[in-house]
Amino acid sequence: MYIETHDLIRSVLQEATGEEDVLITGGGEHADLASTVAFSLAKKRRAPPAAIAQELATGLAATLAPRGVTVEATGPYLNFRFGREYLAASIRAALAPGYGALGRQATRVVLEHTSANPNGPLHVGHIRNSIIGDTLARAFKKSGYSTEVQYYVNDMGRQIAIVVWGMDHLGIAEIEGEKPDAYIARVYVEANRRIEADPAITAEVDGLMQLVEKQDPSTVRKFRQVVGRCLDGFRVTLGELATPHDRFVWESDFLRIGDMERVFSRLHRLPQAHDEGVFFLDLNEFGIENRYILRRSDGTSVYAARDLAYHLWKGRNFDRVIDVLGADHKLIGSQLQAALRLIGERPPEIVHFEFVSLPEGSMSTRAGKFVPADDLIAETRRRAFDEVTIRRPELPEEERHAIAESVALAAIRYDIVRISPEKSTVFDWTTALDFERQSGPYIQYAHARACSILEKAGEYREVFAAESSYEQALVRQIAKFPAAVAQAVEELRPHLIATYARELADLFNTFYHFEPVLRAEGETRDARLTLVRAAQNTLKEALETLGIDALRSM
RNA sequence: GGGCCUGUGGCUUAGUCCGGAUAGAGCGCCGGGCUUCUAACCCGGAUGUCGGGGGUUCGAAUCCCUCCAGGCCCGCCA
Repeated sequence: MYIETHDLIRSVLQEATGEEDVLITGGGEHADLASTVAFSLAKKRRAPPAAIAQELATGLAATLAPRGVTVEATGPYLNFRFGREYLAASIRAALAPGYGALGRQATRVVLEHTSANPNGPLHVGHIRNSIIGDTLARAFKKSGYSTEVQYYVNDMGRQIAIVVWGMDHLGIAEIEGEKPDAYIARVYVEANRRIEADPAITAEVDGLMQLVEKQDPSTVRKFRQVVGRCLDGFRVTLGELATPHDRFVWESDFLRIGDMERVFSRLHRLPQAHDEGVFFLDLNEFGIENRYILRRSDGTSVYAARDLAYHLWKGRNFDRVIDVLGADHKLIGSQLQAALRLIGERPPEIVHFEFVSLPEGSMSTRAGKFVPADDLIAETRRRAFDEVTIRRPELPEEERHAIAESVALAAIRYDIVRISPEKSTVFDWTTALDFERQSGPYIQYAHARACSILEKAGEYREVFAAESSYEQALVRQIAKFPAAVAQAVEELRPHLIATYARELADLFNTFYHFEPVLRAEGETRDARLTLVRAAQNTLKEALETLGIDALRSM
């Protein structure tokens, strides 16, 4: 109801003022929505803003009253307040399964996230990518977009060649029960150490890269095998984080099927192309001074070349191409966009997020300096299990474990998604393991409380009304859920959903504290139960959009 | 050196794109609340030069300029 009412007010204001932008803002404590259009009209009409506001309020009252909206001028501000009809309709809407959905969209979306190099396990920096990307994908799906989520597998880069070299020369054995990606990391770290000690090894690594480029079958097999093993490890981690991919796209495929060569031939025709043994694009006209190198002087292609082919393929099959990339990829991202523009292709929309570092400095797979996501998950689950055991000792162990897994997932995902992507962060065990206010478990808890009430209530008659200020505040927040999802999708900012869900939980908890539901009687009891049901459904939908289990009991 | 991002109470952070009515939370601190629908909760209190300075505007955390501090990038790596 919020979106509809907002649009209604905008259009009547536009009609009444003749202004395109009618300066609608949130009303804060004063109103549900407000407009400061009187200020901008004051200049044009040479009249005091308060008088203009008063005149507009009087004129609009008759139109808005039948829709349950009251309008009032407070000084120069126009305040719109939504009445009983709005509250009732909002409660009713929030009861529907899938509440928050915005209807089918024709646009097909492909969203790439994570795409970490398969040379070691995913760490707490990588999963910021996964969680931002996955939450965005969920928001797109909720908004009605058909959305495919892809992982772009780097299976022929230098890092992989180094791992393959290590496999061939170091004889490092896999430890019993070790995750394959952790094993790969040990090989990678040791191989890098050897290279540092003996630079001659670099030539051997180069040799491997040339063989892959030439599609030498046994070398290709080695690369694929190493990458496949690492990916098996990634799939476990990504599964535990509930950040699934619909498709893993291997970059070497673009070389094998000839797409990359086709890109090269298109690029060669550009005036910005230079082939001086090394092939590169001059992107100065885009404000990029560095040469955008696509082929090395030894004839091997660079990652960027395969990436261009990949994006061309995505552009052919989807209407919107969205990439989630770390801030360290900003330059390469704009180079990619610029190159695609040069050949007349649609560049991807890129969502960048800033770095996650450790208190002792930035993470590095090569140096073996990182907190693996698997460690974070294991430790958070341990802590969650202890919590559950303290609170619900009567539950069977298996059930406590199941709850702990969901709580741990909630804590991790929420802790990461709540921060705006453009903020760099320092990983902190204390806040990651906090299950209280402004956490995922806190929101799950509000949902579980609502479920508990509904379970005990038995049959009741649906009554759509909100009387007290606590009830009304809760309904007003519930009503905004579809707008929150729409805004997150519009601005590609998933943390808006995190903020929304937390505020919803806050308002539900306050309502819960002050307004008895089961002990109320008659119409009041029915109305509160209906409201609890609406809140529960909205919390559930919001949690699921965040990729968090909406537990019925915890 | 150049480019991008960030700077909001002791700590973490929303709000900044799209300027408006006393800057909103959490942690921590102080004080309250469990024979009452799950206390992973709720209520109250203290804590703010919105990095500094200039400017635009009736009005600036928000826009412009400048300076300072931190992060990231500037590879024939990804």
